[in-house]
Amino acid sequence: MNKKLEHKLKDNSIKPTAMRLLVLKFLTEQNKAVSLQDIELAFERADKSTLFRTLKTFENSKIIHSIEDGTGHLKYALCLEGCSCSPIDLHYHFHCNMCKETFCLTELNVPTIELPKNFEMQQANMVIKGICGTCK
Amino acid sequence: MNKKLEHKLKDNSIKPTAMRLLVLKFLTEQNKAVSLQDIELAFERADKSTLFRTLKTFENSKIIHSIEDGTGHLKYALCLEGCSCSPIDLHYHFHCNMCKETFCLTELNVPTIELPKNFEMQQANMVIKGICGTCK
DNA sequence: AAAATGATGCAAGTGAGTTGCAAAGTTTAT
DNA sequence: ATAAACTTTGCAACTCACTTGCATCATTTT
Ligand SMILES: [Mn+2]
Ligand SMILES: [Mn+2]
Ligand SMILES: [Zn+2]
Ligand SMILES: [Zn+2]
Repeated sequence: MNKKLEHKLKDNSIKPTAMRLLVLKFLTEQNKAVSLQDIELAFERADKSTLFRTLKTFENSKIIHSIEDGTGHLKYALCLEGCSCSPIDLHYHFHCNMCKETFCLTELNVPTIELPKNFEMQQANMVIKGICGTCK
Repeated sequence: MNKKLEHKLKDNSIKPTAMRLLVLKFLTEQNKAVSLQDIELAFERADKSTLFRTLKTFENSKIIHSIEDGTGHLKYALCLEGCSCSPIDLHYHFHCNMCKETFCLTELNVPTIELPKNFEMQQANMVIKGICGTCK
């Protein structure tokens, strides 16, 4: 189990320190996107900046991606296996106005959007807001 | 000309003060979304908090809408005539990684997206990032 | 003319995110 | 094995966009 997480890091040339393994494990256990604060609360002994840098490291290696959901707290979620965070991998996100949680809607990829002439899409931040199934 | 702007405010029960008219005029002159800072620079004599509150007032009345483009500076742009900022009025936004500007892509409305069962969409913040036509 | 209401300007606060730097830990070279 | 080089971590301080409290000024109502 931990071996798998360890390999995930090694495969991305990230040294599997104790802290990083814990954070990665925590991320895999979530079914929603989490903020730096959420992680701080989960690991009270750990320092904010260490966690921050851990997330940036993971994000740079495309192990996780970040979502601006409009709450002012950047959210992070695991990428799917083999994700390169390119347009083809993009999915929508849903932010519930009631429970304030943010989810990846990985079932559905973002379709090709007709951009004006000569515009080139590289990334996207797609956030749908409303009421989630649990709160409805 | 100014009469038209004045009416736009009055129609929304906003008192057309000098400051508000100037800000509204400025917004109508843009072909891109602007930040609070952009407006501060355009009106150096005006106070930031007044401008801030002006924008919030406009936004509440759906004269303008805001866009989180991931730059950390919330952007504002005029709504189209008759916009109610409901799902049916939604459009994509484009943020250029090169010139760092953000545009409303009002030509194209956001299509209905297949949400999971019982999810209800109320608003959205859709930002596509890449290279704009001018920078390409 | 006085009172009530609303807008504005100034200054200070909030808070997520970020950075510098020294200490601790790990890896590599001698 | 030991020293040097490199990496990660923890702490504290900083940045910066945004937000708020409050006194003053302007406008509207009584
Ligand atoms: Mn996602
Ligand atoms: Mn727009
Ligand atoms: Zn919910
Ligand atoms: Zn551009």
